Amino acid sequence: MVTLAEVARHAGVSASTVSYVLSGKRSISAPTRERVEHSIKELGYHPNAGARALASSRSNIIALMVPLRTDMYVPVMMEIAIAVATTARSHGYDVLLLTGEEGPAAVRRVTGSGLADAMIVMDVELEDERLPLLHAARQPTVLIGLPADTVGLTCVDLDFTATGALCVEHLAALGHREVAIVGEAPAVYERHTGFAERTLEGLRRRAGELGVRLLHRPCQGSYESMDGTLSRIFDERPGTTGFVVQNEAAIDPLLSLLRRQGRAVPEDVSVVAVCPEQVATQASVRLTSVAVPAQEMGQRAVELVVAKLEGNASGEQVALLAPELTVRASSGPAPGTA
Amino acid sequence: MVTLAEVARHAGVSASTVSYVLSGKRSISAPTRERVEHSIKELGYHPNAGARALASSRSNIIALMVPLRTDMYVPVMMEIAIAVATTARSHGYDVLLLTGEEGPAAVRRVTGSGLADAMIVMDVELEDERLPLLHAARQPTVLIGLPADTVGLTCVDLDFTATGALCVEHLAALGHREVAIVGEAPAVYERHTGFAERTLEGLRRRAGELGVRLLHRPCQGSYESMDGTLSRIFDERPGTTGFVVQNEAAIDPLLSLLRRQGRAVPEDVSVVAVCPEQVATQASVRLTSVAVPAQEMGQRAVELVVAKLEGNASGEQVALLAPELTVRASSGPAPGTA
DNA sequence: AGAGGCCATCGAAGCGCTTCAACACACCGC
DNA sequence: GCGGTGTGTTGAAGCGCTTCGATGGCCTCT
Repeated sequence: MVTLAEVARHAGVSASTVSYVLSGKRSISAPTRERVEHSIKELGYHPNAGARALASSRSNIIALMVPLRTDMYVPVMMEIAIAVATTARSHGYDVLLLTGEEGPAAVRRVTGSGLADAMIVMDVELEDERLPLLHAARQPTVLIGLPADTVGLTCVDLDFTATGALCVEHLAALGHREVAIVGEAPAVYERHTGFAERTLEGLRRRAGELGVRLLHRPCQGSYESMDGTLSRIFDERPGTTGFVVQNEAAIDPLLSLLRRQGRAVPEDVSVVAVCPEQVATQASVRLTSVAVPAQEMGQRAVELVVAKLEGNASGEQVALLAPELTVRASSGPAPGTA
Repeated sequence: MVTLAEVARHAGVSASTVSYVLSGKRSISAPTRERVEHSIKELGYHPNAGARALASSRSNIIALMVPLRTDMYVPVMMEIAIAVATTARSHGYDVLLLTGEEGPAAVRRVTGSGLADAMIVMDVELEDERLPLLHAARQPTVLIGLPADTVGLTCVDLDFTATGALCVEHLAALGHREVAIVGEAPAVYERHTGFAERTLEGLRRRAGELGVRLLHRPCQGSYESMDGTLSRIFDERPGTTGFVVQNEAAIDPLLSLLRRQGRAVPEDVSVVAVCPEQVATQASVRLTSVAVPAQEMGQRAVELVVAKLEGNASGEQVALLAPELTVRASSGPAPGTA
């Protein structure tokens, strides 16, 4: 294990000089810097993370709390996590992966031990039990998702209320008057996960304004549950011509079942999905959809957290990404429309 | 920030005593221990991770390298990652998330800086460029996946060769003589990812032994690419009655397209999938499948790595999990079989 | 030419913990 | 009552780095 002291000796300078070359916190003359850098390379020196953390009380690690629930659509989580890790690296930070399992205890452990300099918390519930602890922690925190009360917090999320509204608007403009919402699994609503409830709220409000009748049914996403859900929808509202799907796992089953029932998309029914682009373009029908910008969310979260760490903190703020609806092949004029 | 010294003062003992209470490395009398523990609780003490790492040269962190490729089926990765994080925690370790992006440099950085005590590497290629570095590192390493040469390495993986064989056996036993393999995306083969090639090898060898004709076609997994792949399969081998699907993204498209073409599953064609249980049970037909035990792989990897760290190293070893085929509703006797 | 300023570098003091050697004490058997 | 054995506790020496204040050389200004 090569140490800074050895590098210093090899380069014929003091330890502090090497340190300053490394950190750039003081100016070092070009020849000295080069000599030091050369020694570093030659000896294969890597600063010891522990010593660094101890001396500087900065670990250069960002903790990322991901849920370990399985009722959330996982690819989105993974995409966010990867984006977080990648973006963090580009800012010189590493990412510590914390699962939801430990719950609030994890927050305490990490903030207490100085393991991480900051936290990014995913899958936030409206009344999340981790929030009080995060408030108390001296570490900067960014939430991916929106709790009920955002006072003093920094959050990043897709504007799900606007997303819901956008979906209804699109369908309404095409003449659809009876729209069914294929929602997330019931457990997601029971937990009061913000994005699910907000989407619903957006859908309902705009639907009210536009005179669209809405029917919301949670759905597990399996083929079987989708089958049941679909039957009940058409039983209750035989005139349904529009679908909004929020649960990505339900997309394939829905399309498949509609086809099997002889309902053509988009001639007989239109489908609008809220899902990552990839899902929308790879389904059996290219889906009109509002993209969930997983990558961007992860990236923004890191940028906000890094800004806080570097002191360019813009304090409390909520970054709500504007939804964008892309029209593809799954939506068209309601049957019987001029 | 409460320090160990403050705890010691509060409890009226020396710092080393507190340290020994914490680590249990020396016996401490019950009364003293209780006094110390009480002080710890009362002051809300958390040991500083950096100081600990520096003094003990152990960070209690395990690095996990995940690929950031998008051509791998992501949910499996996520499942493994979560299992790794959870299992690691239960052994007192945290997990550092490294993306493949940095490549070999990440290995050097982590082993060099003592950031992590050990590494778990996912998505290993047959001739992985990280292998030489891992060999050289003094940190214990466990691979999830099997490179070509495993000398001196510890690996965990599903026995994909046996998996392939098992799939053919099942179909052969049902009387199928012409079987098509819907493989992973071409890029996966080009990269020489072990699991894809081994499965294929297992399939081919056993097919040869059993007199089954095999046709292998890589497939992106999108609906469109599956459509093309399927047409070509039936063009070349109209008599195909069995399918083995390795690419999980291709499962839904395949079932959907077969149905659309009027081919009933399992009456006309049988389908065997290699995928997580959840996928197999949630598809439109309950799939006969060989489960990819993502959780177990993550767990085993951590256990092996921890064993190495604690010195119960059993040295070089390859833990190949035996595949298990579960018969469900997607496979049946070949048409025309007695 | 001397005061003042700036730049590059150095020395030393920690950061909070672990761990080793050493010590104090009680207890045993003879 | 003395050496031996063992248990519980302590002091002190670092672990490898950052950072602050100090130092010395050189340049500029008057």
